[in-house]
Amino acid sequence: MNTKALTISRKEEILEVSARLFKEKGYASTTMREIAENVGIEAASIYHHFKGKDELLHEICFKVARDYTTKMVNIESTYISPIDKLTTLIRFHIQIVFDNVNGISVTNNEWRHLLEPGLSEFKKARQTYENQLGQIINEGIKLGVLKEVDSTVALYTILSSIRWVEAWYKPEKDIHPNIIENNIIQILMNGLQKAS
Amino acid sequence: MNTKALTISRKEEILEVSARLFKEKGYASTTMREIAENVGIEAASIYHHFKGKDELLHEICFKVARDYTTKMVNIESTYISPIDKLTTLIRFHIQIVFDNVNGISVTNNEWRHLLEPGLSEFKKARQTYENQLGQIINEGIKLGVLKEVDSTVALYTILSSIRWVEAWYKPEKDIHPNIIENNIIQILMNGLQKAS
DNA sequence: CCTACCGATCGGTAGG
DNA sequence: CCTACCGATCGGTAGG
Repeated sequence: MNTKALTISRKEEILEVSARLFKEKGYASTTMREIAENVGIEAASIYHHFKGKDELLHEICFKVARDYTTKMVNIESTYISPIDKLTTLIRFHIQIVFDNVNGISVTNNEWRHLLEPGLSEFKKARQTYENQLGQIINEGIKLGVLKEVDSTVALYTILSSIRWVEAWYKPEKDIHPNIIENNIIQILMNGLQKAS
Repeated sequence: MNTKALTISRKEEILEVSARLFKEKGYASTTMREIAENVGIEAASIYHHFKGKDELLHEICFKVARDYTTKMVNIESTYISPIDKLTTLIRFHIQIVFDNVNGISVTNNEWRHLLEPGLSEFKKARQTYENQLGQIINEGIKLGVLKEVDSTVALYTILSSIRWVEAWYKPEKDIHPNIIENNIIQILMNGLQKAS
């Protein structure tokens, strides 16, 4: 019987524990011994699955980066309006936070500990993503469907609002993800859209 | 001749260097030897001015916390409308970022490395600040001057947008602080205010 | 503010 | 996946 689909591999388990601990204590303050202890193995055993501590961070951050890039490529290839593109991206961006709170948190807060050449690659991917989002905003302004705001400020106001949901969202707080999503969309899009 | 007002004390110099390095590399990854080297003294000499590394972080974070608390107390004691309170606080919040980029960045990103009892004190102060800002938003909704959004989501959308200006603002980018301030105000307040 | 130094901890390796 | 271990580094101290 194939149990691969049902059980989580040790490698994935190490990654999940790492993401949780990196989020709680930060990358630099988390030790290989702590990760091992939380998995239930010895520190040396982690090195059978990963080259080193830096590879753990790399895997976490680049999984998130790939998710964003994939979604952006998909959106870019459609012919929907800038408003719909923006709304879709914001919704996706928020959903990804709920799907992978630890991974997003680590990516937001610990990416600078990535080693080269990963660090440069990560920064480049993020820059590309931000440029593309900026383009959508500029298009919206040019078409007259968005207010004539500074597109850089608009870009980072959107990104900050959604990137940092991770920092305050607590499942026990009893705000449903849908409510968060709808309200952020409402506030940002009302703030940006031109009254018609 | 009194040169105190003109020269920066060694103690302040150590704090400024610490804030810069904590921002660049993170608290845990910054060593006392690095701080000392950037000041131009030996590591052991820092201990003449500060009890330890943790005190450096404490001083940085609590200076920022005091700034916020002071401003909130001042605003609370006025009788201006919720809209004006919000606008004033947002403007202040953004200005403080430009005044003290390193300190704000360290406070945003490294506060969790504070030691007890400082950690609890810091979290309590932040919670109080957020509650008061939330109250202003609730008041605005009740008075019918703000849209009926979820006040928690509105609170953190505002806070994220302004807290993280620090993360993307670069003086060389040539966007004037005033433009950033006006645009964020425009986006957030247009998104939140009820059309009259 | 410096020289000299220490105890603890950490990432990682050898070898099985 | 474990036992045994190492070299390096770090925060901090003693004493001047």
